[in-house]
Amino acid sequence: MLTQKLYSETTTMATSSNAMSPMTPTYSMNSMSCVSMPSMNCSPQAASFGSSMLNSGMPGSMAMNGNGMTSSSMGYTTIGSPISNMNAACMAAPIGTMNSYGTVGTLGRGDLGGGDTSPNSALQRARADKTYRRSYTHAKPPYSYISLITMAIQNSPQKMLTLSEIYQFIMDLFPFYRQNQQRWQNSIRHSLSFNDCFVKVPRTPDKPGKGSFWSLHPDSGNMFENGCYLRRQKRFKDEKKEVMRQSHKSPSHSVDNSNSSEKKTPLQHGDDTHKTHHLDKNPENTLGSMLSIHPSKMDVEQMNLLHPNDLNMHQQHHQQNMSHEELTAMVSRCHPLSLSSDHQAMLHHNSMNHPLKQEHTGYTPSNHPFSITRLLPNESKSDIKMYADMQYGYNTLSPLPNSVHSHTSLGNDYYNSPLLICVVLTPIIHSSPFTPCVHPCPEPEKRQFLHRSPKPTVHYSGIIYRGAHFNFGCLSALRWRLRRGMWEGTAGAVRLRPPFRQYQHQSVPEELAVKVEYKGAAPLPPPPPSSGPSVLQPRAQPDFNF
DNA sequence: CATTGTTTATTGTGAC
DNA sequence: GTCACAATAAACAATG
Repeated sequence: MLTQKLYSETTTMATSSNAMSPMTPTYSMNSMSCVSMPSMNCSPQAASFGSSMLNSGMPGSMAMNGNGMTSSSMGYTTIGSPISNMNAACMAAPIGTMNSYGTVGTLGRGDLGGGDTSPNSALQRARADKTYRRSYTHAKPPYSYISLITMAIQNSPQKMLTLSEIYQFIMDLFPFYRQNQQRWQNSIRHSLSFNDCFVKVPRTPDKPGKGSFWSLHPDSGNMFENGCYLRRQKRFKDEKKEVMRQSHKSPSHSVDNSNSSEKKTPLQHGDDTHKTHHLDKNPENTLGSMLSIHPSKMDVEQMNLLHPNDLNMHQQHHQQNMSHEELTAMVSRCHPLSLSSDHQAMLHHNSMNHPLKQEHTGYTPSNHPFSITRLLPNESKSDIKMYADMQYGYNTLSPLPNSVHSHTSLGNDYYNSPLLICVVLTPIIHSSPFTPCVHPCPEPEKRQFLHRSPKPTVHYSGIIYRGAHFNFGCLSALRWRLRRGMWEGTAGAVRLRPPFRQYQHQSVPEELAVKVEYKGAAPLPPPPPSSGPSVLQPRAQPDFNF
């Protein structure tokens, strides 16, 4: 729900879209902007993501973070990095759209301290500006910080990154995080320290520098159910650390209370979950200490838990300064994405009794719509670009040949393969007399009606898998978009499934989720401009102000 | 001194 | 309502 709200938008067309022909290959979401609806904006970051982005010289400077570190020097893969797409993206983004959003009141809890942030006042200010909208650039990714960190680490060749590299990865992949860095980077640091799933790997003398490497706990590989990185199914807790916490919290208590079923008050919970790093002040808070003991004190079982073949290596690291490469190789082997067969068997065995045991629900870690693997390289490099493209709105889901998109490695398979679009609609009630309708209906009369509706209306927010995020006031808007070549093929390529077909031209009951299936053959590029308006050929876009 | 890392506290949200 | 998870802020220490 939150995600849907954050990614909600309307199809209001920005003025600048007139200058950018919808018929051009770059046309799609860049000419659409989001209306920040009071009931939808849940992110304080999102609200402050306005003009500073455009004014900060982003295209020339964004590839370097505060540490002066470029992604090219980073440990993670930067194939198809969104950075390379940023210039055109920022240029293509409607400036009025982006600037305007910064004037809209913040509704998140983080910024409640100053100003009138009530929805009404935000709406009033926005109306005063006549630019009450936002672009995808402002959208906060649906992933938690833990997910983002996990993405970064898993995407690194050696399955571990420094803090600054994690920062850079996130900023490269998600333009949203190029703003308010102090805020979210603090959260990143907190997440790294707080969550047992992240473990520090100390630097070795041959790799001097500040800060440790951060890796994933070998047993944390199934935190995200079925590969969906939106929310963890269960917090990963290092049992050994948990024991140490318990014993440290209550020295007089028996150590073995890990299965205590006593109820915790919220305060107690807070204590329990936050006073969890007494060990971390020790140098053992490293890869070795993920087992909560010094490696030299590990027993055979614990070491084998790390990796059966790494027992000697791990001891050597601490006793004989094992090389960094050896250590990282060990970490890599421990990592779920690069498990050796024996380790996989071991984890499989562990998973049988592990609290994060994965249940079969039809999704695998690689095919879930919000799977990390859809963002990261290998099978979904194109998705990285697609996400970034859509963040900046200069790409399109239309099945254009690669040549008109980019020189980067967008595979034909992506555009040619059948695409299942799943739209989950959630209602948003608007009491405004001006309905921020998402339906830029070609008929002016109807548009007028929709935008001047004096009655409270129901608005629907939608998420479309494959990374595209839309709102829909009604399904006809969806079809309208499809007819205009925003998505694959033509209107005929979209088929509304029963029983949703009846809602084709009306608002959909809120309890219904709508699935739209595209079964396309080789996609067609949008038709060239021709004389005479047509529903299949977009006309100049109106500028809808609310 | 800037960055990195730890800890505490508060608040919000969703599942149950 | 309770609980777990997450986001955020802030203070502080450690480190290069």
